[in-house]
Amino acid sequence: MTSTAGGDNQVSERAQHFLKVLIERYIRDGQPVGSRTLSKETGLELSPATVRNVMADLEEMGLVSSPHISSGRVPTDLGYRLFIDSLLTVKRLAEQEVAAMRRQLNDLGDASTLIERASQLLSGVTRLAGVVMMPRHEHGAFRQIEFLSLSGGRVLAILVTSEGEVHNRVVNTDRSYLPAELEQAANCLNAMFTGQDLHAVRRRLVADMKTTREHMDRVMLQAVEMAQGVVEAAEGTDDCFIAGQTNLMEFNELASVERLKQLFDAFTEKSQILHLLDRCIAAEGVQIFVGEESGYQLLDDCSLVTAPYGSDDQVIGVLGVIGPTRMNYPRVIPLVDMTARLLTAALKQQ
Amino acid sequence: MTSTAGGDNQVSERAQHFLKVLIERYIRDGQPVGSRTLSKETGLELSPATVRNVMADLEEMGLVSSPHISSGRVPTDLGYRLFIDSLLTVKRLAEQEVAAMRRQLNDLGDASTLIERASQLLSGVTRLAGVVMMPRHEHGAFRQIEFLSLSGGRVLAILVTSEGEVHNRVVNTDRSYLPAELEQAANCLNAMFTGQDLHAVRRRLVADMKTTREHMDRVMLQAVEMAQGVVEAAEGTDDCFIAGQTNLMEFNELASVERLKQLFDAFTEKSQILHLLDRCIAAEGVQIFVGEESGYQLLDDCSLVTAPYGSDDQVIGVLGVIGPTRMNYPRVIPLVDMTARLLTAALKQQ
DNA sequence: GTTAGCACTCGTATAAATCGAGTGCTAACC
DNA sequence: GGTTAGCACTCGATTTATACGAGTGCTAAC
Repeated sequence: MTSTAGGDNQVSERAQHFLKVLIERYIRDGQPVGSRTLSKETGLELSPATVRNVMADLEEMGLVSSPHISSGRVPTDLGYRLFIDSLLTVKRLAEQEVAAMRRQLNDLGDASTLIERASQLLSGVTRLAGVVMMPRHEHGAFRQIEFLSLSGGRVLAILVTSEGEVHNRVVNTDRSYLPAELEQAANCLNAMFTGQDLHAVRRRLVADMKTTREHMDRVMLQAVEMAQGVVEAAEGTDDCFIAGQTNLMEFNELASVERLKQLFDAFTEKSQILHLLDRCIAAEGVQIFVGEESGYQLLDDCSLVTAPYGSDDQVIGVLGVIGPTRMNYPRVIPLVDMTARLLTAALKQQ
Repeated sequence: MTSTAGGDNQVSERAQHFLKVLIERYIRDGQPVGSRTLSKETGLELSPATVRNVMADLEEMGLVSSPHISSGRVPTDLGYRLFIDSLLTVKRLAEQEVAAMRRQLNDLGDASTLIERASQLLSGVTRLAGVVMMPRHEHGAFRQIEFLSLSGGRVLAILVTSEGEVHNRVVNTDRSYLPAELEQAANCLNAMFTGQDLHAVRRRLVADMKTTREHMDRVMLQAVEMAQGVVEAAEGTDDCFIAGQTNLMEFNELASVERLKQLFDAFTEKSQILHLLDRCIAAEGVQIFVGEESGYQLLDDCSLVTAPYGSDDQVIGVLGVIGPTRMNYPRVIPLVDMTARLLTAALKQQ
């Protein structure tokens, strides 16, 4: 397992060190790194010519490439991958930095504002685009439902979950109902469902609709229908907050207007981003997609660094940042990780 | 009032016609318009040389300018202003077009989704950025308030307005309250305020806090405080929806990345946009700011076309589009106008 | 294994030349 | 008087030529 230089498929210790220095340098100033520069930077006393030999090896293995034949080397996706998996030394965050971050997530009662703030926090500290997925499923349990009749036979259904989230939906009904009728229906539903998981509630509601249709009275039937609507709304909040999109405009590797338009369109559309985040929900800790690894052409020259967050030992969502492949991983990774921890803590103390 | 050519300060009929044709042409293809082109376009049988004379007059009056000494003419802000005020012929919208628009605003119970859709509609039909201000003040009247105790002494306050809007806020309290206490307090507040204007309610709450502090029991005091919180939240929803921002990336007059960043930052910040919209709320119908007229440096090369919308004869908000000064006014103006009418109608039938 | 030397590549920067759309002006025309 | 043809001129955009330099690969010597 030790190594002299020139192993065929194995990357020698020295070559790895060179790759590390190269990437760190490239991350710093975005220019292709030449042999002269690198020979000064490694610490080892080696001439540019030697460095060139090593670089040629690295290139052969697909870890670096040169934009043109006579230009320095640039890391490839694969190079970044090796760097991230085994070369990179994450810097611990300064105590006061963590404190500053914690302060930004403090005292924000509502879960959804908390999540919004988290995405702003992410984009602020990393200078990239921050994204936080809304808690997936598990919106907690049914707590209370209420109906208020509006004009024109429409009814406002309000659902409160055990997490303190409030969902509402306006439902068109075929006739208008008396407040007393609605109140009674609500009481009935509350008695049946309070404390139960939203998922279960929805299943039950759907089942009720089918099986006991003929036994229910008009009002109750309508009530079940309305409840179904608002529960679906509560569960289906498949959404995410994205902040700091404009940070991406600062990077000249993304500076073409067409490129930016693609990205921004994806940000407003959100569904692709959500899919991608969804794939990270199972990961243990920080997960990284470099460049084309994501499989989305859209993010070809971007990387995604994510971490799951939860509330009680249970993962309920994913957050992360999107930026150019050339991002400061050693700094971004602990920042994303810490944000996930802080958000988890903040949600727990609710 | 009739005119031969060359009036000193007065713009001759013919010059106005030329200006009109020039602007229409410029709007179409974005290139400075030369004398040769224009002489073919006017319909009149005039040589380029004659056209040049007229152009010189227009330039003297500040209605057009040439980017370089040997390039065609481009309208100035002032030129656009004259065009808009007295030259432009708005095209009536096709019946089916209106129908298609109406369809997009149909059947969307909730007021705030309706408004979101309106901004999407605007951006879709104009291919510019659409913006709709949330209804200003006048969120309707107090309808019902409710308190639910959460863990850790926090209370969830829910307010429903007569418009069917639901606002909620989590409030930290000093001790935990029994459901019965909270219910009683809510009943009390409901009895006092139901049907009253939110403004009045807030004033009353603030007054109560001050004057009768010592006569109120603990629970009631806390309830008033919480109510105040949620009413403020309801009134203070000073927000707007912006859609189709990425449309602006299509215009090469805005295509520099720095320029776009400024704009997009303003869109996420929103406060400047809101101020600007706010100034249009008093206007009768469609209002237009061309270029620097807005007074916001940010929008120097952009125009803003707005129209107020209302619910019952009463203006409650403003909507509009933002795009480059070179936008298709004859088409955009009726589109904005129509969207305002449709939104007004859709809100009324709620 | 390391290194100096050298020919070679190729993007970038600079300068010169060319092109052409469009101008202003003048003098002739109706 | 307004209108027009003619002409010299301007100036951005495009092309071409040239030079520069950072960096490479390769070879031969250490």
